[in-house]
Amino acid sequence: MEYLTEYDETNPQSIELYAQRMIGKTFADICREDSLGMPEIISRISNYEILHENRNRKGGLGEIIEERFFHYSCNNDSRPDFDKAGVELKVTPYKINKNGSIVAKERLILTMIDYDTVVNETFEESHLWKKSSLILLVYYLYQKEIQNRLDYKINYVKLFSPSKQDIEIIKHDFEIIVRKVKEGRAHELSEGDTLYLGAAPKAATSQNRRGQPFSEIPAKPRAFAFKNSYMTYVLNHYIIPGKDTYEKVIKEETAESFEEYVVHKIEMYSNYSIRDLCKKFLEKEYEKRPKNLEAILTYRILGIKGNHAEEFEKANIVIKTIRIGQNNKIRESMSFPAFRFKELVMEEWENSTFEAYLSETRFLFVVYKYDEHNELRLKGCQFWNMPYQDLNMEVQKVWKRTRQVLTEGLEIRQRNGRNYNNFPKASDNPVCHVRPHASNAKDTYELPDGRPYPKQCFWLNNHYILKQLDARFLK
DNA sequence: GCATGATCATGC
DNA sequence: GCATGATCATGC
Repeated sequence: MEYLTEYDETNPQSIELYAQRMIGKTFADICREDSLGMPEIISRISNYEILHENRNRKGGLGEIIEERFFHYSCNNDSRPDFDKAGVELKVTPYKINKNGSIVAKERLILTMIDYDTVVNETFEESHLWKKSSLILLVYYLYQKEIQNRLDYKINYVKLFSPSKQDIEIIKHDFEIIVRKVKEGRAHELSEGDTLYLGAAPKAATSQNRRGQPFSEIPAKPRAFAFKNSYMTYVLNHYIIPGKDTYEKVIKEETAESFEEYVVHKIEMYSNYSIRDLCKKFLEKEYEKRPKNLEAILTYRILGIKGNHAEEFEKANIVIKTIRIGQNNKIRESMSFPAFRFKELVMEEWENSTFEAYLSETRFLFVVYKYDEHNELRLKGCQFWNMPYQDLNMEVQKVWKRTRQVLTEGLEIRQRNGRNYNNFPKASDNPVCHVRPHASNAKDTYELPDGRPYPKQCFWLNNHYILKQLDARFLK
């Protein structure tokens, strides 16, 4: 149904200009203004309010903007929302953390992945790219304490296109996802496989599955999405005015992919000792070396002066240093942020903090090895994310066991001033375990039953990490 | 010798 | 003051 419009539907800038009238308004304001002078519509507001109390109706806020502000009915096909201008409308939340940082609340879902047809598409001709090359971003502030979604306020409205460098990476991401489907491994897709464009899980229930063309194994429905980390960067550095971007790793055009470039650059310094690297890349030699020295050196090798790189932030890449002993073993397991006992027991595995962390994070393992003089030497680096099976078989088991132990009441025995407990141990599972991660015995969180207990986190077993490393590091 | 528990050190 | 990365220490 067409109403009078005040924008040129063939012109992206005109659409943007018209849309920026939404800035500072709530969804309720927009509905109210739309109804002025049209009393017969007022009753529809309350209909909307009832409708949108149903939290399962995702996309409801976007529909309000389409129908009550732009006055077109939503299409449900693969064309962009403003077809004649090639503009896709995305109404999406952001939030402000307790420490004041501003983050995208969600990944930006672009379009469902049709496993059967995507294998015949090129990136440039793909449905995905039609829906993501030019986006009108409407950002509203999500606030937990606001009960009615219509009271959320729209604060930013801006046309967005990925930059030329971003498109290179997004295209490569697309090809990685398509390759996995072609290999009959759609069921093993994970957001951590890629950098900016992810294959995000999308199903009403976790049991939902669909077919894939090159395997009998049913796969989770997934959608192409710009990762949360990518949208957080876009929000902070392109949408909200006044903030500088971080330094880029790739400063000029290269034939290599981003990951190839990083690996090659770092491996130019293979066999350099930490001391050599400090001499080469840092002004001073460290007497007492900072704990994150290896991460700093990694940035310096990549030509980054600070401790942030644009691509790493966008792709949610976490640098982890791995030290291999002279005996070709890794002594220490890998730690992660401590969890709050009371929060963990309230979560389900499917939407748990740790599942999200492992499935959405891509790691850069920077590998060092102790030489015969016990001096650490750089061996190289490797990008990694946890394989789908390890995450959903092994880690899931440990996580569920941990929740069960907490729910049933942690068994604590004191011996020689040390705590012994029944959390899952490294010897219980090949992939991960639970262990303390605190400053000292007084650094505690409350257990669900109220007892204070030293902070704990999930650790990846050292043996498991070793198995994930490329064989070339163990020569 | 290794698994498990404990804590240090830095930087924001 | 706390999150995070790193490593130590003890006892099985």
